[in-house]
Parts: sequence; structure tokens; C-alpha cells
Amino acid sequence: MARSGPKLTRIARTLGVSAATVSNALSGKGRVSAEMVEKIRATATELGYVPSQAGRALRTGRTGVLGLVLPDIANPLFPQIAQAIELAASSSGYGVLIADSRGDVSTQTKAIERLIDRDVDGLVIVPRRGTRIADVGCPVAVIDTPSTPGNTVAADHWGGGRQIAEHLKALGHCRVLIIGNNPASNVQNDRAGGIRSVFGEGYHTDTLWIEPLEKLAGKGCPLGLADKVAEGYTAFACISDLHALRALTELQRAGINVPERASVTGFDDLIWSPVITPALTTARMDMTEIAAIAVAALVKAISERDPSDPAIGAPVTAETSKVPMHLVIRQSAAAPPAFQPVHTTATAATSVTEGGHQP
Amino acid sequence: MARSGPKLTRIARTLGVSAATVSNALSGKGRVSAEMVEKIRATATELGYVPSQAGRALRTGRTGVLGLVLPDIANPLFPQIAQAIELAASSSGYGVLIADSRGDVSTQTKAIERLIDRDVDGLVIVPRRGTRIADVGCPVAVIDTPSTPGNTVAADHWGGGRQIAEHLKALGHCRVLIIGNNPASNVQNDRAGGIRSVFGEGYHTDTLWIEPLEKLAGKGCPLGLADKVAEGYTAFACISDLHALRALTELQRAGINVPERASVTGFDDLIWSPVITPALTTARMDMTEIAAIAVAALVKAISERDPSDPAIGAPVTAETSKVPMHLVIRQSAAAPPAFQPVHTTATAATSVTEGGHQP
DNA sequence: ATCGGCTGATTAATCGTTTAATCATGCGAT
DNA sequence: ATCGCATGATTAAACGATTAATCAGCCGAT
Repeated sequence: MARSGPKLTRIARTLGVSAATVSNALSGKGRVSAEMVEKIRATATELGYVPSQAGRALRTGRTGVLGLVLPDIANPLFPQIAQAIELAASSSGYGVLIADSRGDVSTQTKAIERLIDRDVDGLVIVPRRGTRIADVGCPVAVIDTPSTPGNTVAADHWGGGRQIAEHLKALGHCRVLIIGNNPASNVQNDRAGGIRSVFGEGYHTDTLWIEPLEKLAGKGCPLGLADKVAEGYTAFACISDLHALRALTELQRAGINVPERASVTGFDDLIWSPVITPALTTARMDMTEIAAIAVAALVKAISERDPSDPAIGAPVTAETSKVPMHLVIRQSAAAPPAFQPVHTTATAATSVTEGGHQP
Repeated sequence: MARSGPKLTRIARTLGVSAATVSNALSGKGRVSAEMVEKIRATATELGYVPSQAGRALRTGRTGVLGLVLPDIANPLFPQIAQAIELAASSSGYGVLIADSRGDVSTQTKAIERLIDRDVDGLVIVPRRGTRIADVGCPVAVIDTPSTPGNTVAADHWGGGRQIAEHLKALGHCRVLIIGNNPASNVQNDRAGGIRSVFGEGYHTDTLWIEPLEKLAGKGCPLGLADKVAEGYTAFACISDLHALRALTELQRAGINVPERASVTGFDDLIWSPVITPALTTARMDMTEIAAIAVAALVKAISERDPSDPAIGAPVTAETSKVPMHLVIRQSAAAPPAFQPVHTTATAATSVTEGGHQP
């Protein structure tokens, strides 16, 4: 845009020095006397000097912009992620360019290309369900899950699953149903795996994947949770707060009180989780931390990189690649009903009290 | 970034012409013979030429980047907005730089400055609760609500309110409680106003603002909706699906079936609305349309602008500034109970019916 | 034959910053 | 006195695209 502000030469002229000296003083690179540096700094701030990114970019080959690729932008986590990344990036002096790829893989590739064409210095990618990131021409930070090869940094989803499960176990639950969306997602698998790993001998878990179910029964179909309660399940450990919400409302609608008759837990601490009734017990990622690590790794890779090299785009690595999740205990999970159904078949179905439910 | 691709001069050298000719041919500006244009186009695509934004920006003063400012980034609408703006912008050849301002007004100002410093060509701002946008140095498109002075384009929130209200009225509701967050928001006020305008003589509406209530009773406090039902309210028209969700779960938890005993409606058709039970009846904005108009207006203003002028930043205007909302009818709103409770105290709590409900 | 006008291309300057190379100067050591 | 050296600053060349100004032909008209 029309840089209304003063340029380097303006400052130089004001002080009667050369532009190079000003540049050196401001960047602290060349040899400039301390007093000169002081004077230049002063007039620079006084005049409100802001360096032209365009000029700098042209010369250095660095734009100071990172690209953020969220393949599944409808994801309710998006605000959290975008906010965290933007904060981390701007703290490091970077801007964030977003690209959307409406779930589609080919659109994702095109979106990435658009960012590359805009000369981003690096890319933060939250891949869609185990998508392998093609070799792009710049450093890439991948935020997926620690078990994914090529992952840069992510929440400890497995550990989060364990925390949720430990909580449910301590409350006395023995039969828990895990509810996820799609087993092809690494994140979802890790969360589910973490949960399962806690319930060993004498416990029972099963997993309900929504997407395959909806393929048959249609979008937004009932999950049949009242039947599951009748079968003796006392807890529903959902892989995302979105599923938890779906489960919770379905149970409530069927007249099954949460958490008295059935417990529900989620993941991610999404926006609505604290304000619904009962408020959701969930496991939260430390997005701020994750974003900070991802951006730091990216910035390091960028600064170490020779701007004119053959440009390989392997994912960057960070010192810490696994950030613990935090258990947020609210009201949606409690001890199971005192009269605990046997671990066998469904005779408990009779005890379904009032409340309409249609399969 | 290291532009690995070929530069203008590379193409020029390949064809034995000057760089200027190549530039002219590609932009269609100077005088170049038709056949030359053809040849240049061909080799350009063949070599995979992508112009350097930095070089172009430096010369033209245009970066081809728009800034998107979402003052309340935690807003669950964010994905919709960001997606729509990004789509519209990239269709016009623009990139989208995001800036967050965690609700804080001073942070918002700083965020805008950061974008300006990065030489964005224009700004799309979804202002926080009636914030007045200070004069920035570039064209600005404001997406708020049609009644706000300086608004560029927005959904017809008032009209959306009317649609919701007409729907409830047609179903037979006479006493409806409007639930909003904060009356300082122009959007919320318009939605509420639209609803009220439909219920005239013989009807009753009241409004519950959550934020003031939470100031007293704490975050996530109960809204006391069971009492409202006892008072004879049969419908809860929420200003956002987030509030609708809160209302719905609170009612369900109190054993009040939705929609048999009380109807609940929302706004925005947020991610969870179709999948909860009962699915939410709501009014949706046409974000794609709104974004398209906003970006088009911005692009027009940018192209008409002299990049070196004194740069005033008054909001741009569009031909259409009001985009109709769409009513999405699902299951959360139905006819009120036949036996309408008297407008007095709470004895109705006993008459919990039972049984399924099929629309 | 010369000039004017048109076409299609080239030259060269410019945007603002960085940075390698160069230069002037003063000072201590031989 | 001179050489070497460190210091503090300047020069000038890039980066890649755009664009005003210029130029070489060529054709038709005076």
C-alpha cells in the first residue's frame, strides 16, 4: 500500500548520514558508533518509521509471513488454533496468511500452492485425517499427533485419553462407550487408544464411529444411546466436545439424566462446553503452548535456511513434540448409578423410565 | 522466500526479448503483437512462472493482500466468516492476512496497525459490539449490521429476527422470551428488534440479557428458564445458537421437553445445530454472499485508488448492503402445549408428558 | 524525397531495503 | 615517519517487476 510513512532515506537525510548506516543501525549488523545508533533509533521512532516489507522482502527473500493451512476449516477448533498461531507468529514478528481447503485434498494442495506463490517463509499445517504433506518449497510445521511420522508438535492425545479414562475409572465406571467420528484420523485414534489402554481386565469398552453410521442412517441420525444405556454402559467418552454435545442432548431427550444415569465426557473444551447444562467434563489442549513451539521451530528453520537453496520442505522438528493435555472437570461426569447393571446382557432395558425415544 | 521459479528475465532471455515486453504481454498493458503475447504466455506457463509479489509490491505499492480483523476471534462464527472471506478474496487474486484482538479494543487497534504496517491493500473488519473504526490508511469494508452507520454489507439481522418470529407466531406462540448476550451489540439488538416487531397487540415478549446476569451470578450460571416456562413462556428465541444451546440443555436438564413443552430457536446455524437433539431451528446468514460483496467493494475501491494519495480510510460502500437471512426449520420449535398454563406461578412442573415426538 | 504517424519493441529509471566492498581517518607499534 | 589495523561511515549493486520515455522501422501522404 501507499507507505505514507517515512522511508529509510528520509531518516538518513534528516541526520545527514547514508541510508546504509541507518539500515545498519536499526538492524545492528554493520559497524555503527553507539551514539549514532542512538540518534538513529530516536529519530526513527520519532518519525514513526516502519520498514517496507516489500522492499525488505525483495532484497532478503523473506516476507515475514507464515501460512496457516487448516484443511478442515469448519472445524470448531479453528478459532482456538488460529488465535494461538496468530499470537505466536505476531510475537515473533510474523504475519499469518490463511488458506482454506474445504476438506478437499486437491483444494488443499492448491491452497498450499497459493501460499507458496505468495512467498510465505513457512507453513503451519494441521493436516486433515492423516493426509501426507507433499514436499513443498519451504519449512513446514505439522500439528497432528505425536504418533504421526513427520509431526512437529501436538497435544498428547493419547495421554489426554488416559486422563479422561482415569477420571471415569476413579468415578467407578466399568462399561464405557467411546464415541468418535472417523477411525482414519490419527488424532481420534490416539485419543481412543489412550482411553482403552486404561480399561484393562474386568472392564469393558466399545467404540462407536459416527461417520460410517451416518453413511447408512443419514446425517444427524440418532446414535441409539438409550439402548446403550440399557445394555449397561454408564459412560460415554466422546472424542470431541461436538460428539459429546450430540450424545448429551440425545440422552437428555431420551429422559436419561446426565450425569446421574450416564456420564458424558468430551475433548477440546470448545466454546459451548462451560455454558451448557450440565457443563462438560473434557480434556483441553494447550494450544498456546503448541502454537508457540510450532512457530518457534518454524522461525528457527527459516533463519537457518539459505534463502537461495534448493528448498526442500521436510517438516521441521521441535525439541518438545508432545504437549500434555489438561483435564477439565465439570458436571457431566459423575459416579455411575448405585445399582450397577451386570456386565452381561440387557435386562436393564425395563428400567428405562419415562421420556420418549424413537430408534 | 527463495523464488525457485523463473523470473521475468528468464522468460525474456528464453525468447530473446526484453523483460519489459514480457511484463507488458502478461499484463496486457503496453503494445505487444498478438503472436508475441501468445509465445510469451506459452513459455510462461510452460516454465511455471509465478510473479514475485515482493517485486510487484515494491513497484506498484499494491501487495495483493487483504487484512481480516475479527475482534472477537473466539466467536464460533469465525470459521464461517474466515472461510467465506478467504474464498472471495482468493477468487479475486487476493491473500488474506488475519489479525486477532482478543476482544480488547486497544489490541484491536494494534492488530489493525500491524496489518497496515504489512501493507495490506484493504481491510475487512467485523467490529466488536459497535466499535467505531478509527480512520486507517486504506479502504475498509465493515461487516456489522445494516443499521450501523458506516456498515458496508451485512446480513439483514432485523429481517432474520422477523422470520424467526413469524415462524413462532405461526406455530401458535404468544409469550416468547428473547435471549441475548449483550444489548450493546448492534447485531443482537437488530435481531431482537426484528423479533419484537412481529409480536404486537395480544402478544408478549421480554428479553433476557445474559452478560449482565453473569456479572451477578457468575459465568455459566443457570438462566432460570424453568421458572420462565412456569410463567407461561412457551418459546425461547435466542439471538445465537450458542445461547439456544445453553437454553436447550438447561430446559432438558429441568425435565422440560423441547419442543413439546417449550420451543427454542437460534441464529447462525452453527456447527452443532444440525446434530444435536432436537436439531435447532435457526436463521442462517449467507456468508458467502456477504463476503463476496464485501471483497468486491474493497477490490473496487483499491483499484480506483491512487496508491500515493493522502490515504483516507473511510469504509467503502457496496450496491447491496443488506443480504437476507434464511430460516432453517428443524425440530426445536413446534406448537406450544395445547393446555396453556396460566400466566402465574409454577405448578406446571408436574405435568411432564411422556412419549416420543415425530415431526 | 521528406515528414508524420503508427506499430512493436527496447531502455532505463524506479520502488525501499540490505549488504558486500570500499574508503577515510586516527592511533599504536615498528 | 611509516606501516598496519581497527573503526565508522559511504558507495554501489543488487532483489524482480512496472512503466514512462525512447527508438527503429515502415507505410502513406504531402
